[in-house]
Amino acid sequence: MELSTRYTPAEFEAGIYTEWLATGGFSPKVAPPAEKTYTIMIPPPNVTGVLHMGHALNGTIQDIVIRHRRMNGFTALWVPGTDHAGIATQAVVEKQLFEKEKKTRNDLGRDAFLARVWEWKEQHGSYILEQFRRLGSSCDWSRTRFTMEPMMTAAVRESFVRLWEKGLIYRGPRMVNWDFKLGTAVSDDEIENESRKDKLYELRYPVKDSPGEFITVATTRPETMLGDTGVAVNPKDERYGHLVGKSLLLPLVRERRDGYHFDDLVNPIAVSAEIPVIADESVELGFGTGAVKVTPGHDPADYERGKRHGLLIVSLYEKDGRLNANAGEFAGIAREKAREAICKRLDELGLLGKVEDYVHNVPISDRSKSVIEPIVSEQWFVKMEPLAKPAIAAVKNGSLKFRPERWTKVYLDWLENVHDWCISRQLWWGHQIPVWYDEDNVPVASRTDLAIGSMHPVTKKPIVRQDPDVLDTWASSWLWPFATLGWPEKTPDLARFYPTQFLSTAREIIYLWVARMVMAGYEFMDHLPMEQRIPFTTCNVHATVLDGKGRRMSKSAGNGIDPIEMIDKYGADAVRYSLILLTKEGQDVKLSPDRFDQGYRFSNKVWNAARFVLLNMSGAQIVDPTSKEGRAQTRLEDRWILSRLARVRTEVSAKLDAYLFNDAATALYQFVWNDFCDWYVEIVKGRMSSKEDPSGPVARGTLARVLSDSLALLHPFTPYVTEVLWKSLNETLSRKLPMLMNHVWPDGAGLEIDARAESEMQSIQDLVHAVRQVRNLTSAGERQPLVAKIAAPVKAERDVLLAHAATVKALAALETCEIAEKTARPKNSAVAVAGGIEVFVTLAENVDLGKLKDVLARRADKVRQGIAGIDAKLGNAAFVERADPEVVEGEKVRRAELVVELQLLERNLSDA
RNA sequence: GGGCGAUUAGCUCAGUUGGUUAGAGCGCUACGUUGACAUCGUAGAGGUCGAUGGUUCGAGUCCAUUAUCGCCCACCA
Repeated sequence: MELSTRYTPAEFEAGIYTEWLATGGFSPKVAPPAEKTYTIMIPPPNVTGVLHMGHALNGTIQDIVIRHRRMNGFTALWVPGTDHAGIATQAVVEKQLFEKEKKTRNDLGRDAFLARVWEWKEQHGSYILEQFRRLGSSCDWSRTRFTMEPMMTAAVRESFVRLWEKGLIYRGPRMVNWDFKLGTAVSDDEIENESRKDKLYELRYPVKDSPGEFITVATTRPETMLGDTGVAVNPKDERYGHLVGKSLLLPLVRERRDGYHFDDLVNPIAVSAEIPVIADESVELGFGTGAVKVTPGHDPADYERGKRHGLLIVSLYEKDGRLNANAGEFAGIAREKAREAICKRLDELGLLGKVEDYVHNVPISDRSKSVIEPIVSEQWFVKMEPLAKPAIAAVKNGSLKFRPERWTKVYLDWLENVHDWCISRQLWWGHQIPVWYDEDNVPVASRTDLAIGSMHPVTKKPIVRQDPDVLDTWASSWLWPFATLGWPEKTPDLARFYPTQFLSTAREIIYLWVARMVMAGYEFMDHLPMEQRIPFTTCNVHATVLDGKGRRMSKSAGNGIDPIEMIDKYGADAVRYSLILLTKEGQDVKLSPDRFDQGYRFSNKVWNAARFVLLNMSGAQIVDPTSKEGRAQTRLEDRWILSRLARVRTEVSAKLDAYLFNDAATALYQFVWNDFCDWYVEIVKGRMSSKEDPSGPVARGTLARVLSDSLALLHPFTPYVTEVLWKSLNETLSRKLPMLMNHVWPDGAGLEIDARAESEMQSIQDLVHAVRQVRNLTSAGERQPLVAKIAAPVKAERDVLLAHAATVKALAALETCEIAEKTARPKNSAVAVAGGIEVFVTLAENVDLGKLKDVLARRADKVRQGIAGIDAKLGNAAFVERADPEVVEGEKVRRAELVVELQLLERNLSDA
C-alpha cells in the first residue's frame, strides 16, 4: 500500500475501526481453561451525555490498559454502557416537552411520559458511545449495557429484596434535601455548597410575661421563623441563663399551627406560637447574638436540636414551594417572595433588627442548580454502616488499591462517617421501588410484580398499589460490575469476568459510585469467597481536565474543548497521545486546543519514519539482525538501536503494568523521535543509498525490527496509525501476521542491552554534536565543505572513531575526516572539543572567530564550574569520609575527564 | 474549621528511593529545504526550583513554619 507523504488520520481511522470490528471486534475469545481474564467496566456515562475531555482522557486510559492486556494474552473484556441518570434525563425530556408542546409530565401521565423518555433514549442515548468509538475504544459492543434494561431491573430488585430481608432498608419521615424545582428528594451527595452573598437578619422575639424584653436571633432565612418551635442558647451563656425554660411569643404566627412530635410523624398535633427557650451545647458562645432560632422542620441542625429537646416539627412548604397554611397570612406565597414580605411585617412591628451583608454557604442541587430546602419527608433509606465495614476493610487489607494512593483517605473518610442513604426519588424515570402495599398500607418488597388484588405474602390481604417512587440512580449503578455480567443469574460471564481488575474514574464520584460499588460487591457477591467479592482491585482516579486558565471546563462557562472537534482536526491518536503526555497520573492538567499539536506531530513522525522504512524495503534483501548470520553483519548503530529498543520495551512494559501511562508514553516518544529518527535513520541512510551496499540487508532488517516493535509498543496509545502502518509493513515484508490489535506484545526476543555499543555511540554523538556547533558558526548562505582533523589520543576512542569515520562524516556533514592520535592545528581552523577529543575544522574561513571564542569560552566556564564543584566536595573531609565510596570515586573520575577537556579548551582558546 | 493538591525556563509540565553542569514540549533567536517528515532538521538563548529555618558531607527532592492559588469535606444560626 502506498502511503501518502502526509499523515492524514481522517483517511483511515473509520476504515480501521471497521476492520477491527470485522475481525471479531473486541469480544473476548474463549480461551483455554487456564485463561487469564482482564476486565474493565466503563463508568457508564449518562445517556444525556456528550463526550467531554474528562471522558476522552478516561476512555484513553481504559483503552490503553485493555489493549495492552489483550496483547499480553489476557482474555480482555471492556464492557461499555450508559446510565439512565434518573434526574438528569427526566429533566431533559421534561424541558423538551414543555418547549415543544407546552406540556408538563403530569399533563401526559406517567406511562405516556415514560414512553417519551424511552423514545428520547432510543434516539439520543447511544450518541456518547459512538463518540467513544471515534476515540478508538476497544469495547465489546456486543455486551453494551444500560442501567434501565430488564437485566438491570432484575438485579436491582434482587438487591433491594435482599437488603429488605436483612432489615437494611427502612422507610420513614426524615429530614431530607428537597429540590423544589425537580420535585424530589436528593441525597447529601447530590448537593454542593455554593458560597453566596446574602443578608443576615436579626429578629426579635418578645419574652412572654416580661413586657419589653426580647431575645434577638439571627438568621439567613427569616421566612423559616414561621416554623420555629424553640430558641436555643448555650447553657453557659450568662446573658440568657434566666430565660431558659421560659417562653417566647413567636411573632406573625397564629395561635396554632399544625405540627408533629418526633415520636409520631404521622398524626398532626397543634403547635403553639409560644415557644420555649432551651439550653443546648451546640450553640456557640461567641457567635452572633448567642441565641439560635430552632426550626426542626427546615434545618438539619435544628432537627437534631429539636429531637434532643422534644420540640415539635412544623413544616411550612407545599410541594410546589409555596408556603402552606401554617404560614397564616403568608400562606400561598412562593418561598422566594415570602422572605421579603415577612421582613416587611416584622419591621412594621419593630421586631426586625439589624440586616447585614453576609457570606455563607447555600446548598444547591447538583442537577437543577436550585436552592435545596431541608424538609421532613417520608422516604426510603438504606442502612449504610453494615455495608461500609467490608468496604473499609478492603483498602485496609490491601485488596483495593487507589491510584494515586491519596484517594484512599478520601474514600475512607466518607465510609467511616457514612450516613444512611436516601434511595427514594419522587420521579418517574428510574427503577420503580419494588414495594407493594396492602389495604392497610403494609409494605412488602418483591422480586416479581405483585398484581393489584393479589395477596400480600405476609398479611394475606389484597395488594392495592405499588410504591410510586423510583430509586436513586446509584441504586442501579452500584451493581454495575456484576449486574452487567448477568447477576443474579449465575452466568458464564459472571464466573469468568468477575471480579474485574481495573476501574478508572473521576474523583467526583469516589463516594457516589466507587465506594458504593465496593459495598455492593461484598454484599451481593456472597457466593464467592471473601477475597473475590471485591468488584475491582485497582481504582484509578484520573486527572481533572481544566481549561487553559485553570478553570474547570463546563458547558455553562463555555470554556470546554470538544474532543470530537479535536479528533476531526488532529485525529483520534493525536488526541489520545497528547492527553497521556500531558497528564502525569492524577495531576490536574490545563488544556488548550493547541496542545493536541504535540500528539499530531508525533503521529506524523511515526508515519514518516514508517514511510522511510517501507520505501527502503521493497525488492531488497533483508537480514534479521538477531539471527546468527545477521549478528555477524551488524554495525555499531544497529547494535545500539537494538539495545535502545530492548530498554524501551522493558520500560514500557513495566510502566504499563504499573499503570504509569505518562512515563510509558514519554519513553516511547523519546525512543522513536530522538533515538530512532534523529540518529539511527539518519546514520543508516548511507547504507540504503545503494542496493548493492553489503551493509544494507542487516540495516533493513534492523529498520524493520525496530519499526515493527515500535508500532506494537505504541499500539495501545495510538491504535489507528499503528494499525494502518502495521498493515503496510506486513504487506511489504509479506508477513502473515494478525492485525496489530490481536498481535502479541513484543517479547524482546533476540534483543539485549549492549552497554558497549551504547557508550561508543555516545562518543560519536558527542563528537558530531561538537562539530555541528562549529558548523553553525559559519555565516549564512556560504556553507563550504568542511574538512576535519580529529585528534584522539586515547586508543580505544580513536579506534571507535576510525571504525565509524563515515558515520561522523555524514552526520557532521564533513567533506573529509582524518583521525589520528594527535594532529597539529591547521591555520585558520576552527576547533571543537568533545571530551578528550579535539576536532580541527578547516576550510571554514568564514567562521566567525569571535563567536567561536565565545563558544569555547562559555564551554570552558562550565567545565571550570564543574571542576570547582567537585573540588569543593573532594576538599571536604566529611564528604570523603561519609559519602558512599562509589560516589566519591565517581567524582574523581569525573574530575579527571573534565580536567582533560579544560586543558584542550584553554589551549585552543589561547591559540585562536 | 478540617483534609488534599499545586508552586521548577516566557507558557504547559517532568524530575522515581537525597549524589555529575536541574530536563521535555511549545514559544523565542540564528541557520538550513541532501530523495521519511518544513506537521522537518541543526545549533543557541533562557531557571538563585514560592519564602524562611532545619536535618545532612551533600536538598528541587526529607522535616518544620509560612505565602499564594485550586479542590474536597464539615449542622456556626
